[in-house]
Parts: sequence; structure tokens; C-alpha cells
Amino acid sequence: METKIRTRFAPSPTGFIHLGGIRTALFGWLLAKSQNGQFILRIEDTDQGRKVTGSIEHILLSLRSLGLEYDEGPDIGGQYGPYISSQRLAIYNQWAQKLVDKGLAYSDPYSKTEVEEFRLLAKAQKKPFLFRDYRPKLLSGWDKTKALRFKSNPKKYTWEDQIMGRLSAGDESIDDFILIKSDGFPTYNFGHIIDDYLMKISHIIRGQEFIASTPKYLNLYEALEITPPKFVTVPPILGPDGKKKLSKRDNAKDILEYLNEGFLEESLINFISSLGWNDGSTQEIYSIEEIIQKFKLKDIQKSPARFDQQKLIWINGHFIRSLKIDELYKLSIKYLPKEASQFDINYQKNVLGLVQDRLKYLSEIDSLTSYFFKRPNINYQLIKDNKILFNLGKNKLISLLEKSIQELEKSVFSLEDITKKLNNLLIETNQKPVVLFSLIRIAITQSPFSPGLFDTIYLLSKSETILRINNFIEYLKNN
RNA sequence: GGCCUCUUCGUCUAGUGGUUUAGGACAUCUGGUUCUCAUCCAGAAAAUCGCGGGUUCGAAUCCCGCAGAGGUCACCA
Repeated sequence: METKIRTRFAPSPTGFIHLGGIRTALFGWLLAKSQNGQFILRIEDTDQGRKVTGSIEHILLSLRSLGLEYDEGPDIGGQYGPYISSQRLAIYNQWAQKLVDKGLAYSDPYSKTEVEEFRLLAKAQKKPFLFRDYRPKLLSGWDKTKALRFKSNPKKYTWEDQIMGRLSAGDESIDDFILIKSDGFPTYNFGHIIDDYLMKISHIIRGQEFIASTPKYLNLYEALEITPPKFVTVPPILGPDGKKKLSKRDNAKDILEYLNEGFLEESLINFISSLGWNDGSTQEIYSIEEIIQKFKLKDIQKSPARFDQQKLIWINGHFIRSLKIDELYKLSIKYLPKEASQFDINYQKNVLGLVQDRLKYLSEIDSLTSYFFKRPNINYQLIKDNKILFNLGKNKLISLLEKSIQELEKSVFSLEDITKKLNNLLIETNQKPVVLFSLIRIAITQSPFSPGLFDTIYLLSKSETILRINNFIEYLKNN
């Protein structure tokens, strides 16, 4: 029987998930989806000290918001639950006891401070620290007030990683690590092995920081008589400096912040997967379905990738532009200016249609569309900043605006006619478009740029356009 | 310090011995779309494939050494 693919994402609830974590989750999800397997979420809250309240909810929300639905997890259950480590203590104890019974685990006779001294000594000698050098001759059973250690059997290991290829390490990387801490909680090193086995996980996808401890796990799998799952090690995502792992400081936001700013799910998935995954073609834009279909572990990069926000922005712009207006409208409701709700839905959609090409992310909608929904405050600075207009002098500007009004008054106000009338005005006033149209633009939008002038005027309506120009004329006269 | 891993334009990457004067995309710059911004289109600049040896008729591609970077050596994951 062919083993079913079952992948898991197993974060610890110690804060928000960073992009690297999200990518690990994404790759696991993609692997499962692409092979018709299952994706499991398990919360590893074995470190009571580092626990951050609210982070479990945050993790669940982040995955859901991105569309990374899991088949089994703490809030939805599943046949291998519970899916939170802290609720599985009895299970870990039982497995630990097996090792004790076999003489493969023992109580750590030293205090934390004593071990710390050993460690410091090793460091001073520039040697790696190995606890097993201090392993007592006579091993005592399990005194549950003390940490339980694994009695390792050091040897050389060579194993196959689905991304990194053949990896190996000597016996110096095998040590007597802690299985159960003195507080009764398992360490990750022990707990995840038991959980993955019981949950029938086929592939462990995790970051590079676990390569060094894999030999230890291999040793433990042997002691436990468990066949290890396949190892899939993904490289880290680096910050812009290219050295350190991506952190909040590198203006890498929490995934929910990206979502809130109006980055689309498909953009985020497309971008994050492109950091390290490539199907060998020159294609840049993929739908989520397409990524699932084409995703293969062998196409994942071994080397780290840097986070480049520019590319994310470009991808997002692309997806926004390809949206149908109704889809864009649905996604945009929360970003439109408050006043927009007082307008007809078709008007709102028309406005969105005009700015769609200009959007990098949805939260720009408010500033890009505000003058369509409320009369803008006059911003004379725009004239000052425009050398040509400023040098024309107020009287000239006023006269140009007055002529514009006259021309627009005459218009039947179809898009074609507005275009025709304003082009006529160009000839009549002997002005260049860049002068006259910029002036009108400023008068009606109070903004340095906007969608096409004719479209803007047409949408704004005749009365509103003329009123705004008049207001501006008044301002010019009185200031 | 030991052990492990990685190394192609600024960035993400294609490339697995010859079709490569190393391809694409983002970013940058230039021009066009006779109004701005953006879109779109066209084009430019940008990697002596980390360095040094070897193998070969031929190497980014195979081998060795070196360097740089990262990871790890927790009662953190």
C-alpha cells in the first residue's frame, strides 16, 4: 500500500508567525494538496515560559486568512488528536516510560547550574558541549522531579533530505538530550517525534535550523523502533541585508498586516512560493491552483532567498488589475472612503474602474478615490509646485478656469463631448494640454495626479465639476 | 572552536558537459501611447556563474582545495 502524504505545520505559540514560518506552512500545504494528501496543524506549546497568549488564535487566523486550510487541527479536531502538545502529556509519559524500561533513558542527576558550568567549560575550551561526557556510570530510573535524558548510542548517520539531498554527520552530533523536562513537559526534540509518528506524518517540513539535530532524532527513532518520516528542509528567508533571517525590523510585516493592507491571498501565495520555488519555466504569475498542480519538492531551492517587497507589490498590482470589477468591488468595500457608501453602487464601481490600474494594494483606494466621494480641500501648494502654472499668474489661471466652465456648460456631458469641448478649449486658449488640463485637474481633484481628466470629469458630473472649479476660482480671487 | 549546509545580474531565479555572445522577471534608466500618475508597448544598462586548481576537445554544469555567509553545539522550537 502506498503511504498517503500527510504533512504538518507545527508552530509554537510564542508570538506572531513570521514569513518564514508561513512559507514552511505553505510548502507543507502545497505538498499535501498536490498529492491529494492531508495537511495537519499541531500547536507545540511545550515551553510554558515562552508562551504568548493570543498567539494560537493568531496562528489559526493567519493560516485561514491565507486560505491554507488544514484537515486536522486544534480547533477542528481529527482522528489523531488532541492537536495541542500540552494536552498530550500522558502520551509522552507513556513513550518515555518505554525508553526507561529499556534502559534507554535516565534521570539527569545534575542541576541546571551544574550543567551550565559544564557547558561554559566546553565553551572556554572551544569544544562542543556533550552531555554524554558526564553521563553517570550508574543510571537511575525516572525521578519525575528531574529531567529525563535519552541514553544515546553515538554513531555516524547519513540520510536523505528531500530538498538538501544527502546529508551526513558524525557521532559528535549525537548526545543525551532531554526528553521530558523537570516540569513534566516534553522537549520539542522528543515530543515532535512521538506526535509525528502517532499522527502518521509522512513528511516533516521545517527550517534549516533542524539539520544539526536530525542525527539526534535519528538515534531516538532507532531507540523507539520507529521508522522516521521523510525530511524536508527548507532554506530560510533572509532580510534585505541578505545576512540575517527576516525580522520585523526589515519591514516584513505580519502576514495579517499584509492582508489588511490589501495584498490579495493569491499575490501572497504566489510571492511566498516564488521565494525558493520555481518550476523551471519563466512564468512569474501563477494562480493558486496552478501552483498546487506544478509544485514539486525537487524544485525547491537549497539556498536562502531574500525578501523583496518590490516584487510582492508588482505581483499584487498584477492580480488587482486582472480582477473583474465586481470582484474588485467586493474586496474594496472596506477600503473605500466612508462617504462612498452614500453613493450608488454603480458609481462606486465606476470609480474603482478608473483607479484599478493604479492600485498597488487595496488600502491605497481611500486616498486615490477620496475626491470622487467628497469635495477636496483646496491645496494651493499644488499650484506653487507646478512651475508653469505658478508663473502664469492668478489672473491668467482664473480666466482659463472661467473659460473651462463656459465650455463645460455648453457640453451635453457625454464622455465624447467633454473630450471634444476641452480639446476645443485647448485651441481657443492656445494652451498646451499639460498646462490647461493640469490646472483643471488640480481645481477639481486637489491632487497632483488622477485618472484621465475626461473620465474624471464625466464621472464627477457636470454640476459637481463646475462647482469645484468655481470654488477654486473664488479661492484664487480671495487669496 | 567542532560539526553541517549554502554560493549565477542589486533582488528572485533558468540552467544538470557543447543549441549560452549565460535566458526570464522585479527594481533602475530611456523612448512611445499627441493631459498628470499609473497601466501597456519598445529598448538599454546589469552576472568574467565566490576564488584557485584539476578532469575534458569543450565546464556555470564533474572532482579537489580555499574563501565568504548561514545554521547548530538549551530543561527554545
